[in-house]
Amino acid sequence: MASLDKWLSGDRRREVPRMEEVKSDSIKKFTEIKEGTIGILLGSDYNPESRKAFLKFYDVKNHRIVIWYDTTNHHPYAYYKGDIKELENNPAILRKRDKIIDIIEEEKIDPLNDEKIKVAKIIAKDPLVIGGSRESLREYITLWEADIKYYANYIFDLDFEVGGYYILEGVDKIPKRIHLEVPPEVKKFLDSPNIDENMKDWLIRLSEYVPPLKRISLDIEVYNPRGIVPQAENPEFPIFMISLYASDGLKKVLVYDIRSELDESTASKFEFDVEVFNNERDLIKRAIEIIEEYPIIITFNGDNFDLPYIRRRGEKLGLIDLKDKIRLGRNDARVTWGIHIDLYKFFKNVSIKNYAFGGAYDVISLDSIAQSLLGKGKTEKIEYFGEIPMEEIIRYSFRDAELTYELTSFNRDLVMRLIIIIGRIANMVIDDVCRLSVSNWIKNRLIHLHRKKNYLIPRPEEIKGKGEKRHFQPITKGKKYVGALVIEPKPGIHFNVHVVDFASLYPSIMKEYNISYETVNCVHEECRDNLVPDTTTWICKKKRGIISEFVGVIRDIRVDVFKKLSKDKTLDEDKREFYNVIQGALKVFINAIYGVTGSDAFPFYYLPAAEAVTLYGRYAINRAVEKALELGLEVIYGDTDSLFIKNPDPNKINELISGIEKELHLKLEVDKIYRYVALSTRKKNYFGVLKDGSIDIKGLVGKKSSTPPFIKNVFYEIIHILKNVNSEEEFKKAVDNIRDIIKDAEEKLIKKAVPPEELAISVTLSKPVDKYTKTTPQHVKAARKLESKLGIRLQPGSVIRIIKTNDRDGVTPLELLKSVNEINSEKYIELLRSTLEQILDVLNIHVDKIKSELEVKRLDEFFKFK
DNA sequence: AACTGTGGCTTGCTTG
DNA sequence: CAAGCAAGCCACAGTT
Repeated sequence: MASLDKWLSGDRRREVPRMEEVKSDSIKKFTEIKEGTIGILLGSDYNPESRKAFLKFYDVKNHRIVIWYDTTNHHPYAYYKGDIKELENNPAILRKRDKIIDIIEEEKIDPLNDEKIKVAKIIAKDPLVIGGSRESLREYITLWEADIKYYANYIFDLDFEVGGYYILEGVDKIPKRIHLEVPPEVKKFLDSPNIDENMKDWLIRLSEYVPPLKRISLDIEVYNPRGIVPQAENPEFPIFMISLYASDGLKKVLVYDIRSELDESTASKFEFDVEVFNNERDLIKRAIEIIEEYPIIITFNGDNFDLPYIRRRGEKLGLIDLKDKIRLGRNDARVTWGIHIDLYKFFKNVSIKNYAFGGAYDVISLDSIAQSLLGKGKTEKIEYFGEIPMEEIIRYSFRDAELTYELTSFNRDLVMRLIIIIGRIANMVIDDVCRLSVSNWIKNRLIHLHRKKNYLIPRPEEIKGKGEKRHFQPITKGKKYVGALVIEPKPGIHFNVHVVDFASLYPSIMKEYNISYETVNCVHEECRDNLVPDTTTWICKKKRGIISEFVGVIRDIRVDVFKKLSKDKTLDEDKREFYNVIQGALKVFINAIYGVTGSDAFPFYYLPAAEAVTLYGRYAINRAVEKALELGLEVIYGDTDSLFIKNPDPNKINELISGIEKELHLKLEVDKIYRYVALSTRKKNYFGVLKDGSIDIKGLVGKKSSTPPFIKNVFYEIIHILKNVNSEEEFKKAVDNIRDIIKDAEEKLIKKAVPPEELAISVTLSKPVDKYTKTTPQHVKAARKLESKLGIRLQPGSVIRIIKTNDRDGVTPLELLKSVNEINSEKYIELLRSTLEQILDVLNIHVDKIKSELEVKRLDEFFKFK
């Protein structure tokens, strides 16, 4: 009990053996610094024993991590706004007196009131004094900047740049930032007159060469009984295989021959090395020995499985120094000698998935991601190792390590470069870049910007305290403020449609109209007349907003420099690809900044600022419509930042673009031209054929991920037919064709000739099953069936496949469907029809409800504009 | 007591 | 982030 009490009391660090006691050779090895070492800053952490922050540099010559410990006597701290004397007598402070180094007065700028203020700075011996435990000061006193990770703070205060080059001149000298020669194509921009100092800094920082990074991927296999998934929290079953694949050509599978199946000839049978062990301990020991030679460790789900499993099994088997090598956090595993990149976390990141990779993969699994990005997947999935020959498992396991590595190496190390570039933009250590979301990346850079301006970072409630008055009721119930404007579509088929849109509208608004939490409803009287249209919200005229400035500069360097460089044909492909990564990474930030400022979880959230952005957006699109009408252009649709203009005079379009640019300082551009667009009465629902014959489908049910494959296929078949229609003749033929397809599909449904998987509706279970209290949607009904009948408990986020049935629930999970006779064919015919109606309606093709006959009305309408 | 029709509401998915 | 769609749930009212 005593030890438990101690644990609960909060000072958990004391439980950990002193680092000096366990300090292995591996750590000493990395803290020796050869004079003149050139390293890239990749990581940072805090050592509770020496009470120092340290930095991890990637030694570009020797390809290893070099660790440099702080020599500047920097300490953790936080700020207090009240009276310093009062603070000194605060009981919480008195209690921690022996752990507080000093309390000093400092001058900071309060960005909300735009004035200099005096604050008390509490300097502590270790970060836990400030925050992170039940006893920490921030639990008792309202402090400022008390929730920034200490090692991040360290980087900000000493102005270190993650991903930047440094020269290390010994343990007692502060690493010095050095710059590689700026490549001529970037220099050209640096010398151009319309580039300011801020942009120059960013250009230099981002365009610096990213060298090939030495790394190794690792994948373990656990010998578990059939049907039991090994748990890292309770590693009962032995590791019997560890596969490794490295950038220097190492390809190796380490095998603990648990079934005594292998002999001397085994190793020669593979195109990679195989080392056989007769116990698990030696296997693990050898794996650690190998990976310690690599500064960067790549895994797929290593945070929650491979690394904790290795560490705990190893410890069980007496490899006690593992706890000094693999550090387990609540939800991560880090290696002390280097950087651990868990690709599962990285690819799961929604910004990476959707913006960086355009949603190319949907399931977050090694197989699915490798399939989409590398064009190759696993050989085949093995559920149970017990009956599989060892040699086959070796191949399987090796393949995993190979794929994991290749996910970092394809497209000229795209992923490694992307990670480093994001680290540079966010000024965040690589370990965190790979594990945290885009809002954290943005937050991190903004904190650093506050530091540079000597701004005291306001607490969220102070920002909120400026007032949260909104000016319009949001369209959707439960939303906090109004969003975008969608123009009522004119239903029908429209030929020769030009789509003009505002180039990154929201970021441009934030930049041009100086939107930031401190500039919207600022403190100055003289700014009160600078109103957001139709509101009483005003915007600062005197000072540049910190968020506005950030989004502005990264937008400008992306559009003006890196986008151009990525398309510059005079550069070699490797460089173009590199600049493409940079502009892509910048895009991730640009696209996310508006979103996070409108999210109340974001520390710089301010509702009127988010509302100001969308209101300017509505104003801009409305002005564009007005202007278009004045010019005699016909606007048939528009959404947020776009106008669909029918059969326009190109000169008028140019007039519109220049007029808007002049009036609003926002850039309009022609985005695409449709051969024809089919609009219905529904917003966000249309399809169109572009000039090059490619097809755009937006919002239609047939495209949704939940739609059964069978219906999807019919839908795409019909789209495909329509795509190729060019004349009235062809149209008639197409209608016949479509009629047959629908008839055929319906017959198949009635005869129950469609395989059940083809009819499965895939729905995400977004909450735990028992959290659906208001209603019980069909997929939840199915999930409950699955749980009661098969004992399978679905996790939130998992996708369940359901079949519409004739029974009382009307639905059953695919797994529980016993016979095709249970399938509710009528429902599927209904679903098929409603799906197809969305396209056929606008074409004036109507499906006869009973006979599945098609009828075409007003054919002439269709070809009116040809 | 069992059915039908309606509208408000929840849920999931997509668009920008 | 909000707007907007489809589908289904569910309470309620009004039949049958």
